[in-house]
Amino acid sequence: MKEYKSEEEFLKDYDSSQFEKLSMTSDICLISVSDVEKKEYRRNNGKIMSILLVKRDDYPYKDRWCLPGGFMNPKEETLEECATRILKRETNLSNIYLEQLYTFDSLKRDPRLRVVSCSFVALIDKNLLVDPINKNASWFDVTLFEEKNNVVTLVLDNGTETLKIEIEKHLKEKTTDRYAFISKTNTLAFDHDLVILSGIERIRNKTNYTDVVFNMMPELFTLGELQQVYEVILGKKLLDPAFRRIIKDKVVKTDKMKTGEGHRPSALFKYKGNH
Amino acid sequence: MKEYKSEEEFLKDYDSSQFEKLSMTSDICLISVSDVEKKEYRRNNGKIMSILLVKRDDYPYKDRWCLPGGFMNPKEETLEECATRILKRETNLSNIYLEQLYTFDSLKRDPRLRVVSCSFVALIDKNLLVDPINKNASWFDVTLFEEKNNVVTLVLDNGTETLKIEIEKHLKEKTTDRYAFISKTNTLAFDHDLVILSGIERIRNKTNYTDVVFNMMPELFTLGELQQVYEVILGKKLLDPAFRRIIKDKVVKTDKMKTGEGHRPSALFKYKGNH
DNA sequence: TGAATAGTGTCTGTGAGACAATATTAT
DNA sequence: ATAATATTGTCTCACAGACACTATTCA
Repeated sequence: MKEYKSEEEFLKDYDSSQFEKLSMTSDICLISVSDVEKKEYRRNNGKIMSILLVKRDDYPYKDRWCLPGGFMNPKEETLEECATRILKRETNLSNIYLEQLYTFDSLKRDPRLRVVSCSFVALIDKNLLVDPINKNASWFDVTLFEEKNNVVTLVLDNGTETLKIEIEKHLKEKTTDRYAFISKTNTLAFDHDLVILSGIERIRNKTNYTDVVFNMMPELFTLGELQQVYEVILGKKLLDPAFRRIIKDKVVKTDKMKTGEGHRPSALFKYKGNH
Repeated sequence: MKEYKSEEEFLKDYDSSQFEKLSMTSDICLISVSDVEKKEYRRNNGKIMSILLVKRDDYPYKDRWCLPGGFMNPKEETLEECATRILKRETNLSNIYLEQLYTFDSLKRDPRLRVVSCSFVALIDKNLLVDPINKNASWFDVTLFEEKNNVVTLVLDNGTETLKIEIEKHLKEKTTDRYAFISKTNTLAFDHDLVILSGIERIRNKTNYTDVVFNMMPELFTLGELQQVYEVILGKKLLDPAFRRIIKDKVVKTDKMKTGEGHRPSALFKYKGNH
């Protein structure tokens, strides 16, 4: 083997084709919260979690729903930049909360060839989406059922179509809370059902010890609305006084009120990111 | 553009070279805990965190220390399998606790070409390492100082050599606890200093709500030893009664004792992974 | 006996959970 | 008045933090 005197000399001579190569994609689980349609005026039906899916118009998995994503260009962009580019394409928005989630890389996840997917979770306030989004894209409301024998069921509904996903969770080791996910259904393209479940669980966990939830809130909101978003993400009801104790220091009351809802108006608050 | 009738037909015709490709590595932050040498018999000097580093014998970064790692073979193995293979090579052990950490992919992290690194954290009980490990590898004791102006200092010492690493932490967004790490020193090869800090922080966080720590414990241990390991990972002293309350349900007392330490013997416990 | 660690008892303050009460608007 | 949500008060119980005390071995 040839001996090199310096790093520059080595780099000049380096044969970049000596290793097997592969392609990578960035795939994004974009989460938001939608209002449940009101059946009667004055009654608030709460909120529901939503995620953005895109219908594939090409093989593989033609005509299947999947997460927005795309191939990363190794010469020019990082995985996060790639994800940002895709989010811009799908939502026409920049400055979206974006966090790396997990790298999925099973050998046959893409039937064409080895493709490693770096997944991200993104959060958005849906009210910012004024323009119609990409015509292949659609928001699906998400309902999550935790069941007995280690099976989680996700029901996705975009008003026209209902998708059901079942995922088995196996504890990987007895010392942690890590699970191996196995998709029982084969509803979405690739392994994107696993990405969605990981994404939801990540945000759910972070909701307990960070302020991520505010990335799904508009500038001004009532504490009732904020509480509903927490409840949707955490998947459980919260008691009013306890909730207000917790977020007391995270928000600032403004002098504006939300009125005309058929009952007592509520004060509008904004997020206090500084202290 | 050609139209395909079926997925099989498409796959047959698929040109896998149409996308730019890249290489990936798995890099592992292997963490353990070592006994601090006793200055005097009867006195227990506690424990210290240790990580395994390997001296590079080739360009780039020739003669620099780095984490054990290596190129993943896209045809045959997943990133986790690659990490397992490397751990086996370096420690001669299988069945090591291994968890995916983060995918590092800045454009110039490897001066040769675009290499994306999927990093892992691994935990081990150092007592299991009977055979001499790989001659290029060495355990470094880790001391971590959290300083004022967002700078973390890591001091690594293997008895012969002392490495100092300074990393700036910038809060990425006001709603979370996520930080951008920027290395101030350039002590280790690649961006492995960032991987080490991420790894330590991951294990530190998980220690608060899981049992990961037991992956660094031998079969039998005293509660004093266990407490010292918790203290080393968490970077703070714990009060005895509080600690015992917390781990009470995680361990089982055996009828064996640890004696001959120059003071009162203590009961040996083992991890209770079932209940 | 004294040094060292092992192991336990108990008080106190904080904070989450639970329930109850009051307030304010629109029908 | 009544329906609906907004907002606040307060009690209790669990539990972490803190400190003190007892126990046991070996130099």
